[in-house]
This record gives sequence, C-alpha cells and structure tokens, in this order.
Amino acid sequence: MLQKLNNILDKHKLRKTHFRLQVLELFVNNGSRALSQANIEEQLSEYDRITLYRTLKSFEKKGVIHKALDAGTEVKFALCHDDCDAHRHSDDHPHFLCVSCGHTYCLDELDIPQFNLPEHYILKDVQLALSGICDNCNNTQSL
Amino acid sequence: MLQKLNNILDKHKLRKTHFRLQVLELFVNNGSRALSQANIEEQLSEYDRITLYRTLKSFEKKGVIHKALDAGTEVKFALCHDDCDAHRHSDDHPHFLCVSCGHTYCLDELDIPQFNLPEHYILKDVQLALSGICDNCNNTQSL
DNA sequence: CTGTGTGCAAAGGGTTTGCAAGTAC
DNA sequence: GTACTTGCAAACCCTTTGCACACAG
Repeated sequence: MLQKLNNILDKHKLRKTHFRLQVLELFVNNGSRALSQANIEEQLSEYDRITLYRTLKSFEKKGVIHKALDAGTEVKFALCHDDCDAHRHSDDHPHFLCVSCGHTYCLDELDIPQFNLPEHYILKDVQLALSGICDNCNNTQSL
Repeated sequence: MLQKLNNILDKHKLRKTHFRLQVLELFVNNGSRALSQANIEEQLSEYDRITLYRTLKSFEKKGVIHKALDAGTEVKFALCHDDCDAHRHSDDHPHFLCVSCGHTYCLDELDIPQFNLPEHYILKDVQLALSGICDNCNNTQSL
C-alpha cells in the first residue's frame, strides 16, 4: 500500500510527507467514492484543518484528486483515474449522490446526451449531478 | 410597473415594503436572467446586506424567486414563472451559464433525457448545469 | 393596535494568509 | 543547504442571530 501511495505522489511531483500519505490513503481506501472535508476529518485521528485545506488544494492542482460536485451542497473530492492529469478537465464526468447513504460516486462511463438548446446558443460544457439510491443501499433495502 | 410589482407581492402574501419593491423590480427588469447577491448589490444604490439576505430568503420561501444553480460557484436567484408556487420544486429546471457575459438563463423548456445508470441504481433526480455562449454574446461576436 | 420588516451590532462558521520552525530531497 | 511543508495565530470573508425601532395592514 505504502508503495502505491508513494508512486501516486511521485507521479504527480508532490513531496512524500507523512500527512499527505495519510490523506491519500483515505482516498485510495474509499475506492470510487468522493469524500467531503468533513468525511476526511472524521477518519483522521489527529490533524490540522488548515494543513488539510492546503493538502487538498495541492492534490487538486496536481491532478491527484478532483472536485466531485453532486446534487448536495457540500464540496467533495474523489481520486482521479490514471489518465487524469492536471491539464485536463478531470472532473468533467457526472456524479451520483445516494440520498440514502450520502455517498457520491463518479460515473465516468456515463454517456452525456445531446441537448436541444434555444437557437444561437453554443454548448461548451455539461455538468450533471444525479441522485437517487445506489446499488448497495438498494440491495440492503430489498433483503 | 409599480402595479405589477404590487401584484406579485400580493399574490405571494408578502407585505409591500419599499425595500422589497426595490429588489423585486431588479428581478423583473432583468427578465429571464438569474442574479447573484453581488449582482443585486451592484444595482442597489443603498441597502443593508442583512436585510437583503432576509428579503431573498422570504422571496424564495414564498415562491417569488428560486435558486438557479449554474455551472459556476455563485448562488443565483431568478424570478419564478407564474405557475411556480412555494410548494413545487420550481428550481427543478436546468440553467445555462454564459461564460462570456456571466449571465445565467433558465431553460424551463429543455427536455431531460434518460440515463443508463449502472445496474441496481435508482435515479430519483437530475440536476443539469449547462454552460457555453448565449445567443446575445454569440450574435455580438459574429458581427 | 398587532405582527412583520428593517437596520445596526455582534456572533458564528468556514476558509485564507503570515510567519517561524520543521522536513524532504 | 534550499525549497517546500507544517502548525499555530490572526485575519477575512459571508451569513446568521438578537434586539430595539419603524412600518404595513
């Protein structure tokens, strides 16, 4: 695990400090789920909030994580996939908020449909925030 | 104009104060465009910011205006159409942010397409924020 | 007259900045 | 050794709350 974390930081030209490894580990452990700053703080035993702000900012700037805007009001962050880099819009995919468990999932594979805009409008970007029940909560409920 | 503004406030059971008429007039004058609190403050000669917060909150609660979430980070508000009332999700339509002029437009008529979610996900709600160039900016550029 | 709205002051919460000490490379 | 990172304190928003006075109905 430590090797994996080190690789990620190396790849994005970030110094491998104790705190960064801690935060990065949380993201890796949480798989495809996006984390709010509150989520992260819950999982850290001891931390300085200001340093966490700066850590998230540097991770985002270097393309390690991206903002995952969902249907809620909280800002969340999720790990970028291997093909993300800081110069691409890595947060350009839809996100799904489960209203039952509160988790946010990245939907990288989802096709973004065409829209019929009013005449003379030029569409450049689409931000999609879906919400509902995730597979995990759906299965639990139906048992 | 004053008559029109009075009617709107009457209809939503809001007392007709000087300040509310001032703010409401801005929304009516701005047509289909959404306004941020900063936009509103720019256009008011003199105002108390706290009162403005409370005014917007009461307008929203009574269904005079709705939050218009767009692709940007600022919260904006737009006039509800005549068929909006406080008990319906009047902000449930997509919004379009023009990256050229910064204006946000309500797209009430836009069809919301179907999505192919991963298996066992249940979709309950779709929030769409589009961005690009609006008709007005598009025409200006091409002259 | 009664209840609501307004304006000021103060408090609250989240985020950013400044700076000295510590750490990666 | 040098440049970057951390942690603390303080500053900075933006927003909400409390309260006395003003005003609409």
